[in-house]
Amino acid sequence: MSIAAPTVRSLARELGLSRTTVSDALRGAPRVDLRTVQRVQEAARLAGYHRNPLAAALMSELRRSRGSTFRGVIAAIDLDEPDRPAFAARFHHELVVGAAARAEELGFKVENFVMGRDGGLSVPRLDSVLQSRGIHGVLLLPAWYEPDLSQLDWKRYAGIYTDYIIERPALHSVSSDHHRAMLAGLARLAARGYRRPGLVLHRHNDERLQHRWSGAFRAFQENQPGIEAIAPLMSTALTRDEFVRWFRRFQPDVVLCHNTEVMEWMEGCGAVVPDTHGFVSLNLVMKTRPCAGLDLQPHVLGARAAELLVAQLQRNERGVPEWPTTTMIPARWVDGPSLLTASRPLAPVAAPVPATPPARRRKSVAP
Amino acid sequence: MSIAAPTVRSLARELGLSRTTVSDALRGAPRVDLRTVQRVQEAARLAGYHRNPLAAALMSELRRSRGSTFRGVIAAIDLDEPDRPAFAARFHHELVVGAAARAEELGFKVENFVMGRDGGLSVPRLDSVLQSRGIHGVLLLPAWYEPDLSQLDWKRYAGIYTDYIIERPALHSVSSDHHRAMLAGLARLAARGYRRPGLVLHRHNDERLQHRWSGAFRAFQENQPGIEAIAPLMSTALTRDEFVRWFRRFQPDVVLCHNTEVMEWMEGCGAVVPDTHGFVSLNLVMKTRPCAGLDLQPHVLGARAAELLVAQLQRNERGVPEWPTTTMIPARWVDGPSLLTASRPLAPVAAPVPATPPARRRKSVAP
DNA sequence: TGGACATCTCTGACTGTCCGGGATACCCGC
DNA sequence: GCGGGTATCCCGGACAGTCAGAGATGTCCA
Repeated sequence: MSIAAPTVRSLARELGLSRTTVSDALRGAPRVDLRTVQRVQEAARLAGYHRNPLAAALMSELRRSRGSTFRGVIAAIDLDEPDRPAFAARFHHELVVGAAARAEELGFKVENFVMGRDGGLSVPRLDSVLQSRGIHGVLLLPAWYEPDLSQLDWKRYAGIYTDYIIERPALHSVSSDHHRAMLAGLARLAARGYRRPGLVLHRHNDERLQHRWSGAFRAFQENQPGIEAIAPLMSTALTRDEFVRWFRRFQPDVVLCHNTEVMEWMEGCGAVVPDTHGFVSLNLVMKTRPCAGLDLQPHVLGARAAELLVAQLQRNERGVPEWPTTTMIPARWVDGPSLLTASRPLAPVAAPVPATPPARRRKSVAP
Repeated sequence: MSIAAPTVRSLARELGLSRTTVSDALRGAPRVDLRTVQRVQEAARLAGYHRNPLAAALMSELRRSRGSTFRGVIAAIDLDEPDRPAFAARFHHELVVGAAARAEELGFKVENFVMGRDGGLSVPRLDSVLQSRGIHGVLLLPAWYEPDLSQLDWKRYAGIYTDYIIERPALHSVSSDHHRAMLAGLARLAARGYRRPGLVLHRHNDERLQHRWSGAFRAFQENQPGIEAIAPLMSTALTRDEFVRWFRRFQPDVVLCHNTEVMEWMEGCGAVVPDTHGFVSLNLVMKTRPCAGLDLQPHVLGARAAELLVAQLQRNERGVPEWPTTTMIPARWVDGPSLLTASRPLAPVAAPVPATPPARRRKSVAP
């Protein structure tokens, strides 16, 4: 056994060849004579040579990207969807900012593209633009309806979808961990004394997430002792009337919902947030007034997506993966004025909402 | 903008310094004069310099362990847990095989280590073994109870846990997508005409997975029209009696469970699998006789874990991540003789199980 | 003035890859 | 037989960031 591990150079000296020939021979490059290839590989085997994967990866990247590209560009692709909710723009923006920052750390740049009918690119147009720009990394931003990008010539691209897996095509994806976020949020509420959590969702939103919100909610209700189960309000187009009926009927002591306007509806029923009833936002980028809730961390989502994409590009992997995976990003709990603090726990069961008409909405006191 | 990305060498030329001084200054080494450090870092910022993480990782390895060079080894670490179920060994084996295969493609090798009391390594011992072997990649195999590895000196290692996130420490993890697998499986059953799916779980198992099995099951029950909801049987130690009581009471037409022995219990009640009742295994590595079910694809899980770990090593990222993420692997549906095929759909509601003692179990007909 | 010491910077060596080019052999037409 | 073209095989140079040790310069005190 030699003291030092064998290298291409030590093998080359032994065999009377140059390091390049040895390197090429070990990878079976056709430029090297077949007998030489065999001789080198046999010698490498005998010497117990193992290529240093880090050096191999570094040099490959270094040589390949010489001159041709600056360093690497990633395309962030947004779909122009007319009836997408307005708040999505903020989520997308933060996501792209996170992706761009992480990409830059890794030596890549992010550029934005918009697909769609009005002024956006068509699929064939996008294909040719990406090709002519020499872009191979594609970051697909969340779409409100399931998009179809199967017509893109995917064998040329590495792609990541920033939502749950889509099937057309089935790429790797990055998403918030809604299940875990819901469980963790409910556990916090339980620890603060809330006993009747109520969930209000748009049906389409829950379906998009494969019922992860409602599934986790029900699992918590079933498994957490001391919690009184309330049927979630699954709405197709949430109205004040619908909410008020549900709120009066089930009397939750804390409401979890995307729409922060709901707090005003609760107050319209006589509730005082946070004194008598709590509220938790399921996605704080949608909030219209200060409240507690879940920060789904779009910047972390974008950063992780960029990371995965860069890793694929560095491995020179293109096309649709054999087994598409979803990477889940934890949500961050944010405290706010819509919940009582831990030091002032509620009574075990919150005061019931009066069935009588609403008291006037509380205004902030003038100075 | 400059054509080529700046390097330590180009910065050094610009500043009239040597590459080493620049390199040291960028990392704030105390050997360099403080004013020089500031000058270099300012120039780097202006030039838009970013260290190549791959090169940094390579050189750090090379210089630190001069001679016996780093050759890319990943440690697969198993915990010696006496009361872990026996089937786990098969799951672990397939997982490690998948990880080893993918690691080899990427130029890395996987070696096995066992931690625990009897003959296994203690945490400090593992630490010193890994350190002396120059191993920086750690693949933690699933544990039955939540392990505590926070005593390992994580700033030296990149680690991936092959299960849902653990908190001690909170590393990135790779896991089966139980939620999605359950929904997809139930959808298949519904398409084949099953209307009363029943779920049987060990409580500990569902808790380990943060109620993802039962959460998805309930979500499906609530949202799929035409499905009759049956309460899952959550058991602490499943017995035949307990199962039979539940089976007689709720009369499911198909049972989803980890334990394939349940099929015999069903047959003991007079059911004929698959003619009158179906069965689906929730983890086919546990099956004791042929049946339909979910292949949780441990080899894909291992492969993806290896991929993520290698990516971290190539980026020279060590230590506990700021935001731990979970990567979910899809399960594969496998048909088998415990379900009727799609071409022979069941009647909308399966025949009820007779409350009278069982008919004799059907044997295969002799030729 | 010489030596000990402290502070700061530089040189050398290290990994595997890929492109351009050099060396050699061979073929073909004139 | 010879010039020119082509095919085959191999080599040299350049590249990334790091670290130990060596070199250069300055300071202090006997």
